[in-house]
Amino acid sequence: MSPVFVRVALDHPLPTLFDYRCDATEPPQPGTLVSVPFGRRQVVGLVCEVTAHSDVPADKLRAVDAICEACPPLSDEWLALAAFAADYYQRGLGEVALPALPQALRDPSRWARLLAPQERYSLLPAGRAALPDALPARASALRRLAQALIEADALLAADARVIHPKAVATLDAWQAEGWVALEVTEAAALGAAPSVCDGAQAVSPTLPTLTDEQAAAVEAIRDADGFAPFLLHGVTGSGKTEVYLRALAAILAARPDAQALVLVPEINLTPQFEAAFRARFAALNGTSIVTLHSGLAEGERARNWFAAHSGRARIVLGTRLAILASLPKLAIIVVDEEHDPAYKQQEGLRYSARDLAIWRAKQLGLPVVLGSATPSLESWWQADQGRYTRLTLSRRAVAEAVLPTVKLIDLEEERRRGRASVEGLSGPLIAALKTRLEKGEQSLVFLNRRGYAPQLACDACGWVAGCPRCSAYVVLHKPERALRCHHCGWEARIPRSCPDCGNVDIAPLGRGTQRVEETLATAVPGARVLRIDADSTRRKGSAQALFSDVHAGDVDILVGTQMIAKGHDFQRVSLVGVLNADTALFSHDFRASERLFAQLMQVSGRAGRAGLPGEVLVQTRYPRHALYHALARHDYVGFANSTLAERRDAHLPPFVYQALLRAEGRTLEAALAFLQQAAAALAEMPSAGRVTVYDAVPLTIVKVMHVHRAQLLIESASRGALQATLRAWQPILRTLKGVLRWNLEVDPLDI
DNA sequence: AGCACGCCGACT
DNA sequence: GTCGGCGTGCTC
Repeated sequence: MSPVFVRVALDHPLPTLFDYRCDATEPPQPGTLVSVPFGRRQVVGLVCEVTAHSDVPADKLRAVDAICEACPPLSDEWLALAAFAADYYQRGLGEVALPALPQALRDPSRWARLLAPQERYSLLPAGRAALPDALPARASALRRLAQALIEADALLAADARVIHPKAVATLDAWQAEGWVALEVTEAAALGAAPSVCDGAQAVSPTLPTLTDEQAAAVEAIRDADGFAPFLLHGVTGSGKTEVYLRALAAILAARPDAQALVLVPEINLTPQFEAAFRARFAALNGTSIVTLHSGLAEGERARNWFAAHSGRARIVLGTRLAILASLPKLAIIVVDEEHDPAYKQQEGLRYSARDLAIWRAKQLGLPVVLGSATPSLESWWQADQGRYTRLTLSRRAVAEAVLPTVKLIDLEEERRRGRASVEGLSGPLIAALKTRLEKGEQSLVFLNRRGYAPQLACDACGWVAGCPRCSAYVVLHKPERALRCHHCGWEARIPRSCPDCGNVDIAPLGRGTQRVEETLATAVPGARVLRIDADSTRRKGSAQALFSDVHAGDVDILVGTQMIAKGHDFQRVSLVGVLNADTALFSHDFRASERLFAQLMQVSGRAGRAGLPGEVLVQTRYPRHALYHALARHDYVGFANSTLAERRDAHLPPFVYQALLRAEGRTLEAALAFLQQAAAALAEMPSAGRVTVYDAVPLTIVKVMHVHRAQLLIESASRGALQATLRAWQPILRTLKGVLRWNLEVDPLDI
């Protein structure tokens, strides 16, 4: 019998495959996971090819140690997706493929357990009554175990062991007490039924009546043949979700094994979205829905991944990482809020889940729906070109809901007329907030800056509190009585006096959400003010609790960052105030205004959802700015067209393709020197004529955690030329010396 | 990326 | 005399 070799991708920066001998009687298929020795370590690799010979010298070849039985081979389509992503984003195949798999698959010692039946302890009523109090107060591990059990109602033995190594003995004792019941369920890799819809009790499927536009959109998606990209442009409240639900229902009903992938930017912020899917599909036919996002516990994520990989899950609802899930029967992809920057991964493999969704749909010949009230200019341009089919929902679906009135409050004018403002809140805004309070309606105040004040400064000498590790000011956080660096997390107590000159009059400069919260409490007497931002929701699940206070009506004014703009339909909100939006108008980042417009449109959409007349008040120094005018007219199309025209004139995306080479070094000089060498090498390359290389420049925040950062922008009117150049450039970059880290980013969002 | 080897400064 | 700093080189 001739020897068999496998070519294996490893999670490793070298873009090559590694050859191994395979002595197993039955050689693995491509797409199989194997455990192989690599240097001094044992690692998991993905078999990409099975061949009869290898170019690697026989004395270097080592043998595959084990083949993963728990995971049936990944399909050729999935391998092609990973290969495309690796190629496009200039990474090794293994660096793309392996991190996309559940953690347990990447550790051979855990493979066996994936196939073993799982022991599941569920809490019985007697246990619920007795448990927390029956334990000694100081038995903290036992208490944690009980807590986990009470919260989740049930606990897998494997998960319990993570809490405490001897947890299973304890659970067995509790079983003897009659507090918990033990059941044996299917293995994670086999069948542990993906949590079928919680909404099993969901009542009659009274479906809302579709508007003409919705019906037309559903029909177009349902009847699509082959690769069919749709741009579903619908104002907030126009019922995009209903279009997704109907289109999915039609496609899933047509083929009993078909799977759907639905991407959302941030699953924790869109519980209503998830609930809508669960309720609808439970009511229809008990379709199994699983979620995939980074907030899931590792075990649950693995179970859900297997449910997708095996085809048991009919609908996968997830964040950007779900675009790399294995979905053998994929039939439609939906990308909700497709413009959201969260679809772009900002570390490691810097992929765009939206762009990969398009590729995946094209590869498989499927419909893909990109939905947004404010599509990305990239997608809008594709639709202009006729490459995507535009579907428009121009009216709010709930008949009595009308678009809110947008008014601009001219801060210069207010000042000139000597009208009173309190800590940055103008008179008209405060008056409007008071009116809503009197009427028992709710208000949102949107401000994209967390903390109390972005700077702490000395009046006497001009000192400003800065981070010792970063080239950035530190933000004053009043509740925590701390200065905090938003770039590296560094924290310090608030100094009593200026460390430079000793002056005690050091004062916060500018405003963040905490300061606005404080101001509102006095400026609008009697109002119950709640702040929601990354700080107030740091604890897991606390965002949910805070939002439900708003829904319950226990809050009059909600202050927050863009978090409050997403996902939640607040029925009693009739006023939205926008503070401090101007900074984005004149940013060096050419995408800042696009993002601002999207955010303001989104937050404006929170006003007046349930028949209350909505009003949006934007405080600005530039009331004549075109962006605000477009906002006031709810005119996305006008904004998009004029911004696209500017982009075309300025040779910016989507009219050119860009990539960034970033370097990090101990000194800025080292980083810049590396980039200059890199640029010189690029100029020597044959393709140099088709790409433009800009000067190496320091990043806006040059230093983070004592590391200095600089970047080099490369662009081309041809995506192919840019790709080819990057591919040829990388081996040269690897030969450049210098103790520093670098990475390439294709299609960067922030420049 | 890991994880070795390797060759120079401050410690028992 | 060693412990350990991180420079550089390799991994089928």
